[in-house]
Amino acid sequence: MTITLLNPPDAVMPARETWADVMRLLGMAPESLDAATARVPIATRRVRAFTPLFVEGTSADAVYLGRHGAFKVVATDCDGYEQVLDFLGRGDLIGCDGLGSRAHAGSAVAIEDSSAWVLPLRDLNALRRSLPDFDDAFQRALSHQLLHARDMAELMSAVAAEVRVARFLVHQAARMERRGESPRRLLLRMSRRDIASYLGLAHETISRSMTLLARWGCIRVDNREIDILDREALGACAGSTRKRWTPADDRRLVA
Amino acid sequence: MTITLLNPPDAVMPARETWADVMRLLGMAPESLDAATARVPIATRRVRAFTPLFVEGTSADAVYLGRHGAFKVVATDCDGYEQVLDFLGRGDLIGCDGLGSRAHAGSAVAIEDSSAWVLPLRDLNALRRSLPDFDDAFQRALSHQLLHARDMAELMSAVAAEVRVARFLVHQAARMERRGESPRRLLLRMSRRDIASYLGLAHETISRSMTLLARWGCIRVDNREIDILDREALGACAGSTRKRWTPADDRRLVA
DNA sequence: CGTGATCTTGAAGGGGGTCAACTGGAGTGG
DNA sequence: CCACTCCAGTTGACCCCCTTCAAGATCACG
Repeated sequence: MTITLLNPPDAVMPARETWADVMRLLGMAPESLDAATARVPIATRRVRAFTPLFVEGTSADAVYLGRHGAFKVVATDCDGYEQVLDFLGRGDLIGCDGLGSRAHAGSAVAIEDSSAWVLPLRDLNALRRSLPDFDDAFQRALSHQLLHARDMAELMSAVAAEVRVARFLVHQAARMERRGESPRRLLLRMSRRDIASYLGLAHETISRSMTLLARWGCIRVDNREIDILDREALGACAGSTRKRWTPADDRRLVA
Repeated sequence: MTITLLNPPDAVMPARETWADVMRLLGMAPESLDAATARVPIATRRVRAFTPLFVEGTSADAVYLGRHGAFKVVATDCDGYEQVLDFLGRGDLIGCDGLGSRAHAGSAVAIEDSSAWVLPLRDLNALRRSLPDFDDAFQRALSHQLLHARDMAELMSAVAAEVRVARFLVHQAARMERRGESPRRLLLRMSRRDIASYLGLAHETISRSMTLLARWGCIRVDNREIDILDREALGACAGSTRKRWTPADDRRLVA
């Protein structure tokens, strides 16, 4: 049984892009790959909103690279509770946890109409062994994932709810900037519920924290559109690990 | 400046062990390596209790493999708060986050007199390229680290303090078992403070949760010696993500 | 045996979970 | 176009659990 059977409407598209595009997105110098392999076409999976790219427990014979849209990685607990582990987008590797065990430890679900490139493990390993530069780039991407896990730990280390939300927004903004888009205007693709699960808070608390940050003048909230008005202040709030940060503290620091 | 300068008493010892030992610990079949490389000696770093194996921000030109003792990985926040990211021991890879950026994102500190094998990146990459089996094993180890990050997220997803502590103990027991030791009797190497930082709780709460788990008959606590008396009950408590678990619930399930 | 660190236990206060009600927008069908 | 439903988001009220502060108990080390 192939994954396609699980997702009838999501076709594996004939490829227009090649491995060269993948490598560029992974931060590899384009001149270091030979023209032959660069032109090898690569498959694209289109995934409709709220349908899975892959599901927890299935065998992992490929990793994916976000092409457009957005995904969330979720792990379903033994008692059915769904925990959001990560939000991923264009240029992000998806499904790396299955590299070793050959089974996905979480599900990747599109949170809007999306697509991802399919990197079959067989091809991936072959390329890694024939192109040392690609091997390096992929290794770098993997360790970047490890760093991201560290970021998440940092996120959870903050006890105050607004601090977690502030850090989440800062991370999202940084991700936007890395992608070349404006870091001032965020368009969140995920629901408050997903953010809540990701941050380990109640979804009502996400709302409250956002209005609080808005009242402090850090951001402007309009549903899923977030304007970052005062990046300094937002960063200051995100920085305080333990004690609660308030605008009053900020004024005291300035004075 | 070498790392040795930072740690005068910790010498880089002449090697008695070889890469063969490392590979065995990484789960690689011993027959798949040729006799020549297997005998290449490997350096060992001895680290006294409470001294760092490496510190945050320094350049990472090697990863380490726990040989004996125990380490904690900590990240120091911008406001000086120290967050424990992980506890590592024999057979665990330490410092993988530096693989890509070539700089350590956290410090590794020995929490008792310990030692680790030094795997220079140069040698590591050379071996990976000449021995595909080693490459696979290392890749597996890396993705195992990613899985561990997922575990940590699972840890934090539980809101109730006893649940977090229960999960922590279950994880520790599983790790003991994987290492071939008894999973019933834990000898925690880290302080309550470190556990608290790791779990995102106050250290007093760790104490309280442990006595609570002991009162429920799940464990017996004697300072850092933990006996797991009722693995079922401990697992049941660790399983409940949201709602609070009490022995009463258990009895209802049994009845 | 003394001293400091670690661990435990108690009391008080607050922050966030939970429950509930309201608003607003999207989709549907009349 | 409107009535209706459903779901996402917001806000309010209440209460419990965890943090914080404080003190006592125990352990490690000299």
